Amino acid sequence: MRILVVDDDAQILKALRINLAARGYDVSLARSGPEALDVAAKTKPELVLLDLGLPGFSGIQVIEGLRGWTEVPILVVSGRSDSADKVDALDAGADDYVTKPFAIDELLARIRALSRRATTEPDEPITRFGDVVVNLAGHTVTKAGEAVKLTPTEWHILEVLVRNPRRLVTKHFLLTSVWGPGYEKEDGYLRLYLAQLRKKLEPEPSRPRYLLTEPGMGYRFAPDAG
Amino acid sequence: MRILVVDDDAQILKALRINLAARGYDVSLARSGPEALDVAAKTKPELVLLDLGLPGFSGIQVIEGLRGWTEVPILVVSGRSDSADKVDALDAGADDYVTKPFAIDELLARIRALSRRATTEPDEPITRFGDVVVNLAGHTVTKAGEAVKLTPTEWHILEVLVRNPRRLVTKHFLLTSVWGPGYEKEDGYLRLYLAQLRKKLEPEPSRPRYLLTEPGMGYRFAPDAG
DNA sequence: AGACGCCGTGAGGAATTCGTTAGGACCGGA
DNA sequence: TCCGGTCCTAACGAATTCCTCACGGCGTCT
Repeated sequence: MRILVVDDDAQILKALRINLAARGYDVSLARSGPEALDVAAKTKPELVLLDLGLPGFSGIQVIEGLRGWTEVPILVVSGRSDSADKVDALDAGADDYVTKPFAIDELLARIRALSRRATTEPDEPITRFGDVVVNLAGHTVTKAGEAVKLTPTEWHILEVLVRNPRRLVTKHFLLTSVWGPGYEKEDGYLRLYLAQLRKKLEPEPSRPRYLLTEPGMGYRFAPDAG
Repeated sequence: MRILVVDDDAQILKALRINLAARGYDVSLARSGPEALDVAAKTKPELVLLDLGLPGFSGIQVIEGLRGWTEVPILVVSGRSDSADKVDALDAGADDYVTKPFAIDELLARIRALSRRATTEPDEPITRFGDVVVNLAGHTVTKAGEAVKLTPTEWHILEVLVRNPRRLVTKHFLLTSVWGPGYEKEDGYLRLYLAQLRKKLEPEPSRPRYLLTEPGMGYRFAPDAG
């Protein structure tokens, strides 16, 4: 059983890792929000233990980022005992909320209670870059957990690029894929729609990190540029 | 959504009933352990709110009694904040544990979090959205508890959408599923029947929350938009 | 420097698509 | 025959999307 532990306090991280490993759990670690999303996508944990007090990244954002593509049980650990904080975290998609200081026995019991309900549903294949999640099967795109609306043409171009990660996709190939044969000369279309995709998906649309231009040749999708 | 509240304190019972009813929950009450098991068997609640401090009957026994035949989510409310009590209750099969005194907002948020994961009976594949319940096996649809009459075509479209939750269903796929091959161009049909479905099922037919349009591409059923 | 090709950006009208309404064709049952 | 229900056709504004056009930046070649 894989558990992802997210905390910025190295001491707590260590204590949890030892305690959980001793109970037979397979523990992954993350020290920040972005790292948590990244590790979660890679290791596909069956439960997430999340400290809300992360520096520079709201814990709610982590919850929403996870909920954009997975229903993994999330147990929030927080120093804040304020009722509003609990409500926000639970409504964002967390499954349980424990305040520090906590008894390790109770935490383990809550982990057992949550993992009892763990559904081992087969997750759909997804592609992640930055805070964007693309689900090709379900035709959904989310950015920081929120749905992104794409027009048919935008989606079609994104799909071709995502299906050819790290590879150069020529203008000719893109044009014929989306508009069919006979549109080989209309590369103004590509400039237009690539700009729209970047505006909707890139962190800095004027300086693309994932949807790159190869001058004179075409475009390239770079998933792991972050 | 039916909730069974088990408590021996008449005052707390009344307060919870009023608060839950105000949120649209359908509340059943029980004042003792045996009564709780009895009422649960009769009303088949979708969530149980259980006070551990019942006279003459251990709360653990109630949990075990329920777990003998149902997996309904159990939220324990208790005056005891001792770690061992929590571990016992959770390991007996409870899903969450809140100590008194508690904030009503937090309790409601935890109820929402638990009911999100409410498992539907394996025999009857049931889909819920808003106050609508779709029983795919039984070909029945209810809204706010009352039966909704659907024409064969309406049902067929709803079935395709519900069987592909959160996924985009293209116009082409819908048309060929319902009318067979050769009707790919007749997307006026879809506009017509989607409008009828929305009129019968959506809380605000003119502003759909569950049966969504993806302009240019097709339609999407979003179960958890509420 | 100047010309040229290529790319990014913005604005605005054309074209398509969607939601809605109304009404006729068809069919089985009373 | 009449009637209720269902399916389909047709048409209209409204919203959305697509495309045209124009302009400016940047690098390369003459």
